[in-house]
Amino acid sequence: MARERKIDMVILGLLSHEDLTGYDIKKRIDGAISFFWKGSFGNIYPALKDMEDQELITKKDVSSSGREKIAYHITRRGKKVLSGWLKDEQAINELRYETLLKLFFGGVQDKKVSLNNIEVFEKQVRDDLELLKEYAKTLKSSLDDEDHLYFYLTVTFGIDSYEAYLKWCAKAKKLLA
Amino acid sequence: MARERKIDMVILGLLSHEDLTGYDIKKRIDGAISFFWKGSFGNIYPALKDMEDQELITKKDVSSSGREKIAYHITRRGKKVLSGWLKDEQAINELRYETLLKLFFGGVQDKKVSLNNIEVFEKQVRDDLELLKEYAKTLKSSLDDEDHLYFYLTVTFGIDSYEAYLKWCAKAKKLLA
DNA sequence: GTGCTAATATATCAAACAGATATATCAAAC
DNA sequence: GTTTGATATATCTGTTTGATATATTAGCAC
Repeated sequence: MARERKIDMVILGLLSHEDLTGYDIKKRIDGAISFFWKGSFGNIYPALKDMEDQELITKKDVSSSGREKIAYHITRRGKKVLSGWLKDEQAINELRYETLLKLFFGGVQDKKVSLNNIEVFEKQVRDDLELLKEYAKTLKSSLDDEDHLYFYLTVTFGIDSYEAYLKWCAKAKKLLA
Repeated sequence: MARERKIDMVILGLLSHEDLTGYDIKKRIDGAISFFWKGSFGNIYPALKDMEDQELITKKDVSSSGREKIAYHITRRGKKVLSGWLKDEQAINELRYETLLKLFFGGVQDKKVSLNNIEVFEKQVRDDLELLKEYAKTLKSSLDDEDHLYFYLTVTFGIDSYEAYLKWCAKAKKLLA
């Protein structure tokens, strides 16, 4: 019935390290996590409210002067929920690649269109790969820090798959030409 | 503002080959396309209605006896919309991997939990890879058929990335052990 | 031929999510 | 001083998912 709201776990995971505001949470997600998971204000703020009601997190007014600012802190109950989710083997892994969708229907058009679509994709992948490699370089020097290790693992996942994408691009272009 | 509804393009793409009912469309998506794009009755049926209003498709009652059955046919206008989308370089490619999310927050738990999550992922990838390879084998013998060629390209994308996933799994397990 | 099950076929609903927008404050550049 | 960009909260519309509801039909067992 009610599907498990995954953004809750992202928020709990982030709060297990430090207290954060909704805005902070959005920034964290946009940074390291966005490669494999996204978040928006439209689901972060409602989730914070709900989870406070469920006592998974507590709020703390940290406004300075006129600016409203609410930081959230994870509770023992929240930690238990996070831990339960981590231990649950079930995981939904989904790809949603519009480029592949366009390629699948490529027969409708001239081959040039598909070739172009692949080239645009290739460029995007190349740029993202460079960013990921920079991340990896920084992280590799501090793998003894456990949190860095886990971050590093997700980054290498990105690097390895993006490199596979690039090889595929070359093959695909050849097959289409 | 109003984001482009992608399911429309999936439907138009499928209808550009043959007339189909909503149910047929769902089956087609669940089959070859679901690896990189999903669809549900909850968006297929409303999309069919909307697109009929916009005259991108026309409906045809093909009921036999008591069972209601409505097949849809793409119009010239529909073909133009499909073609415009294919030519548009913009494409949103998103990964949404809960396994990576769990791994990212792995530091909260014992390493065993993360190792197990990777192993579960590995098994799933291995199974899916086998399926994709079977697809590829069948398709490879008929690449002169243009539609098969495009299908084959998307399948090899899956194979290449899944093989990269498996290599990463081995490395990741070693790093965690 | 009767009953069971799975597949076919339509459709709607609630919840989750994305992306845009609204509002307002603050810091820093110019 | 004012403009710009970052900070911070929050809501809204539209899209999508997953579950559910309803009913028919085909195949198979008994």
